[in-house]
Amino acid sequence: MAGNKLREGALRETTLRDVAELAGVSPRTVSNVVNGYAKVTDATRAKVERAIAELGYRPNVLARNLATGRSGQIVVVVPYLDTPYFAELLQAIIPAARKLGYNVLIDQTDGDREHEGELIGRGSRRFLFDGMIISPLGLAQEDLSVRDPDLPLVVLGERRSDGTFDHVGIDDVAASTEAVSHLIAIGRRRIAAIGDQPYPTGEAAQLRTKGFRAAHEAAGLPVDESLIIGTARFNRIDGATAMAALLDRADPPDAVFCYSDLVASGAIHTILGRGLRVPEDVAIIGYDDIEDGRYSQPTISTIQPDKKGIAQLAVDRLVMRIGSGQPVAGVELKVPHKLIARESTTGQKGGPTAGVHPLP
Amino acid sequence: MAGNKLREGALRETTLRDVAELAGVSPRTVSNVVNGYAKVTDATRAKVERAIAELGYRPNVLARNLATGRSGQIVVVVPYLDTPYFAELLQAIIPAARKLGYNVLIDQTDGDREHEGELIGRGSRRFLFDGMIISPLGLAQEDLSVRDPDLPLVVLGERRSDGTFDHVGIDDVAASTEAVSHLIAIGRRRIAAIGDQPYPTGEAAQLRTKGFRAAHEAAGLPVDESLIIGTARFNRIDGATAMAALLDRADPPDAVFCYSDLVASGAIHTILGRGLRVPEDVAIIGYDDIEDGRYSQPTISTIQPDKKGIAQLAVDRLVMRIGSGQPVAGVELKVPHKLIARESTTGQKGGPTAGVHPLP
DNA sequence: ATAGTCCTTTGCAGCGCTGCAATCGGAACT
DNA sequence: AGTTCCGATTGCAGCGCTGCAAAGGACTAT
Repeated sequence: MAGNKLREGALRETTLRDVAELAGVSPRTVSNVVNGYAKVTDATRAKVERAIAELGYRPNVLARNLATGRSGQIVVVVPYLDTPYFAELLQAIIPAARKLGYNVLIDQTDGDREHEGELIGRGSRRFLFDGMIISPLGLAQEDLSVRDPDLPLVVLGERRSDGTFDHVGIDDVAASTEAVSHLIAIGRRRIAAIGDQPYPTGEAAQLRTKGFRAAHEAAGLPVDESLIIGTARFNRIDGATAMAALLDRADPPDAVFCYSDLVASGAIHTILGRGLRVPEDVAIIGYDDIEDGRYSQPTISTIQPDKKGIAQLAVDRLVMRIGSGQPVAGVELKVPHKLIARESTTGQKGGPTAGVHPLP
Repeated sequence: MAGNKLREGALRETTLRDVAELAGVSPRTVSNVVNGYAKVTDATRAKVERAIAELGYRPNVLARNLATGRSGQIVVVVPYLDTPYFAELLQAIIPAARKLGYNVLIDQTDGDREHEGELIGRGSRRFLFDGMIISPLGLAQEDLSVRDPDLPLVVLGERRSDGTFDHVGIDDVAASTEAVSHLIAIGRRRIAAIGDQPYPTGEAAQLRTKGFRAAHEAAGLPVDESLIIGTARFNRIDGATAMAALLDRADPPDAVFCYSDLVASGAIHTILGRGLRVPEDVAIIGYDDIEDGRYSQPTISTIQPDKKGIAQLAVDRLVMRIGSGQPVAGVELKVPHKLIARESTTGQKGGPTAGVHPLP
């Protein structure tokens, strides 16, 4: 008389043993059938399957987990769920994982370093997932190295692999350079950047700033350091606030490279709110290609990372890591990106996104 | 020699038994300490805790799950993760669940009836969660009744409880009525509605249509049936397309009640794209109060459901259901909502959302 | 007819924990 | 000193499944 207490009166859940009894075989054989293991005669299989159907048997995943020491779950850790970029990424990750037989747990950390650190550390929740895909915000590069070494890990975004985990992302410097070069190509000369984060956890931002400088250099333009505006996050509100500060200057910029589409959206909000025009007065380019950007007014030029590619690659690598009992050398994986020019820089309706517009 | 195979050479994970041995107590006592159970002497507790720290013990959740028959997880099922409304809702549900000791699994179904049906059915994944919060889209009212009766269930959105699960939502008819009454109050008389779904799974939409009619009736206005436009989903693209059709008419509307903020966003996109003004030519009101609406140009008037309230209530009820071994009678729970008038109806900057604008 | 081979099926033990009920030991009481 | 009582601690058995290795059975080769 032990183990879990069943709801009073409720029927006991059917077990492997019950099926075995009805089918007249051993429990182990039922297990073999259920898992498609080994060689099982067609006749035996049929018998067992009939019994399974008759009893409405479903394997107890909890018991299987304990016996195998695997949970069949992976966890995806993002800073914010309601940030469209992460939502869109998750949207892609879930089916990719499901296809490989994994369930997806989701965690949001609010970019909190401690919370993120706990997750990659050796906490008790570790048993709940076989591997982790994390998009760190609060964790600096070095924090990533202090972690449960047995945790198969794939990192998204702008960290570098320290050789013990894989890193999947786009080439941020190249992408940022393209974005700013595009602004230069349309004739802008006083270009601002919104989103810099010149501190250890701001590596993502710093790579974009690097691209910002590279594009200037390539065009032989000087960088006005005072036009590089830092923000704590990549939100609309940050973009709106920073843009206001820029417009308050005696010499406002004629173009802005925003480190996310949300920042761009906030910036545009401020510009239009002051009666100025985008892109005539200030051209704007964002980053991430979230859906909003295709519908905002004006539509937002942006850098489009291959999100499905990121999701697929991240899941594939992670599952590979989980499968191989051994430690696997960490790799840097680059996924393609594209510059999408929309109204906020070209001023033209249509263009590359024409197909998106349902206008008759 | 059985059970799970450990990574070659890797140390075996510490178990309760190891701790017990080092502390010189029985495993059961260690368990008691870990779980804060029963009475344990301070001395014993201290001894055990020291041993736990020394060995770096962490309880094996998988084993606990099997022994207790509970997974400590709840699953939240939404149609689309990248729909801001659901993302924002999840953002609120996760911490609420975490606070009560539950992990959150997330599933998206693309509104697919079969997929949703599988989830509430008695599949094998059932063991992975103790309860479910679902926002059904593909499932009609009657489908909800065909389900694993042992699954504690809370339904969000616009279904009615059949008495075996709880339902949490706002009063959609009242909210819709308010929205349309607001349009009438600002002087509009030819009001369209975008988003109707006159078929079994479209209950959400139908309630809004009901409110649309109610507001007209209350104001003594006739309803022009041809101004009620159906859409398959509540997306930007649906809003944009429907709006285009409305504007193509000889007698276009002077206001539109959109069944979601995304629909509103799409509609506005179309209107502005044609050189018309919002709200001067067409006033727009949406539904859901997603963040985008506070930053779009113009900002979007909307119905604001108390999302945190929904999340909290849903989790509380679910956990209560899980806790009580008995079946609990299902309840209808209404959460407050608010009409938020923004520029897309008032034409005025600021207003109720002024605080959101960081303009100096 | 006997030994050898190969493939299917089985038994055992245990994954690490918890529910239950019994036990133990000291304090309080007679 | 003996008994009762009560709280702290323990032992047992088992949750339902799988890894491993051995047993069993049919068939072929000698």
